[in-house]
Amino acid sequence: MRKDKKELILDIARKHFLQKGYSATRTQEIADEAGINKAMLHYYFTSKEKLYQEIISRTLRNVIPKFAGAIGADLAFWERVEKIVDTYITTIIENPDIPIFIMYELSQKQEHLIIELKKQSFKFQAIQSFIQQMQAEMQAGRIRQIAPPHLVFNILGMTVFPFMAKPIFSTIFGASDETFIALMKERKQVIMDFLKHALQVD
Amino acid sequence: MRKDKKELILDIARKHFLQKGYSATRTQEIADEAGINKAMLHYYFTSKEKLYQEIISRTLRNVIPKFAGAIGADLAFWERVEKIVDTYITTIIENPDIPIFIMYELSQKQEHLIIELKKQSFKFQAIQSFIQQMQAEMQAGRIRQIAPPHLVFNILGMTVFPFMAKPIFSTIFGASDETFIALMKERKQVIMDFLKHALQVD
DNA sequence: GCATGTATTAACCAAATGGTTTAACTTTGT
DNA sequence: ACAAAGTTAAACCATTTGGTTAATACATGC
Repeated sequence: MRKDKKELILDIARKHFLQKGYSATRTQEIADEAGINKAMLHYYFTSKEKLYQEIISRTLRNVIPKFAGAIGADLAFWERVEKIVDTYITTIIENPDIPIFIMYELSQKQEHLIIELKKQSFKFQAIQSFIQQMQAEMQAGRIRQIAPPHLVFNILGMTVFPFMAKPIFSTIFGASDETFIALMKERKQVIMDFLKHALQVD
Repeated sequence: MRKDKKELILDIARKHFLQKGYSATRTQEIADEAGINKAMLHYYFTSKEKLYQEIISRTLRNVIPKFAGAIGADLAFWERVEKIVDTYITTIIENPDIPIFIMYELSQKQEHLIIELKKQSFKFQAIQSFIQQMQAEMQAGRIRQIAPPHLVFNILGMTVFPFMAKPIFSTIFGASDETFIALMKERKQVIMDFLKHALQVD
């Protein structure tokens, strides 16, 4: 029972914090939706700040390994790229609020990310090895020359950006959620095609 | 004198609202930085909400015409793409907070965006005509086939995303602001090359 | 120099918000 | 059945925060 309730609160809190950020989130609303009062919130989590930290910690613990795992995957170059694109799109479809939340909150307080990266003894190695593989592919003449950071930005930009732009996209085109998700699923293939042509050696 | 003071307040308010969002912004802080007290804020702008609306309105009036102008520019295809990429990068370098602000804050209350789009009798036309030009290019066999929304996402994703990812990028790579801006300036060319190869007909 | 509109401050206020205490109620192990 | 531990609610509190008022200073045109 206790665990259920705690998890329920955390779920609701996550929704609020990710969608609205720390300041716009009201503990009272979280309590209401969880069917409890603020005293219970205090009982379980002591303070809004602590609750928030728990949410950040869990969110990053959930998401960083997936992303880092894909980037560091021990695969041939194109399989690896495909895994990255696929992992990002799949993960973000499940938690659409994550990219903006991470980038927004982290544009203000980076400590959270830094702490969590350290906790997980984060592998730069993942990115490093991906960059090395890119360079090896270029050296071998199997893909065109391009500075690695730029290629990383290109891949992630095409993959992640549409999710962040969704509100604007939907507002301007009046597209439904289903339309949007369908489009995002198409993108896996579209992006791979695009990348392969872009990196093709003439 | 009056105008100067008002403009000063607006400048400071913009900084706060764009960086921290509505809820995390304190009117007291704005007042302090402007060297006035809250009564003056009330005197000039009546309320936080009104001040916020003024900031949104000005920000969008500044930025939407630039973006829409580039997208709707009456140019040959590749010149147009180059203008888009260039305009976005230049504009965002000047106001780095804009992308996240628009996508985060405005994703919650879209009314602001919608109202401003209407005020400016926003030209879907711009995007429509760009899409038509893309289709014409494909028809003529001058660029590869790709669904227009995907190409738009690809262009804007590569262009805009890196700015939003800057905090993460800097945290992970420990890059300085200058390094980052230099990288972004390089990107104009990199993105154009990338696009040209990606859309090249075999 | 004075009347009139403008600018500014100090003090104050009400609502919102996060947090806490106390006492009662429920569950659980023995 | 009962003590101990865990859970819950009602009432309460302190602080923060946006907003307001009323009196005063300042500038400006006549």
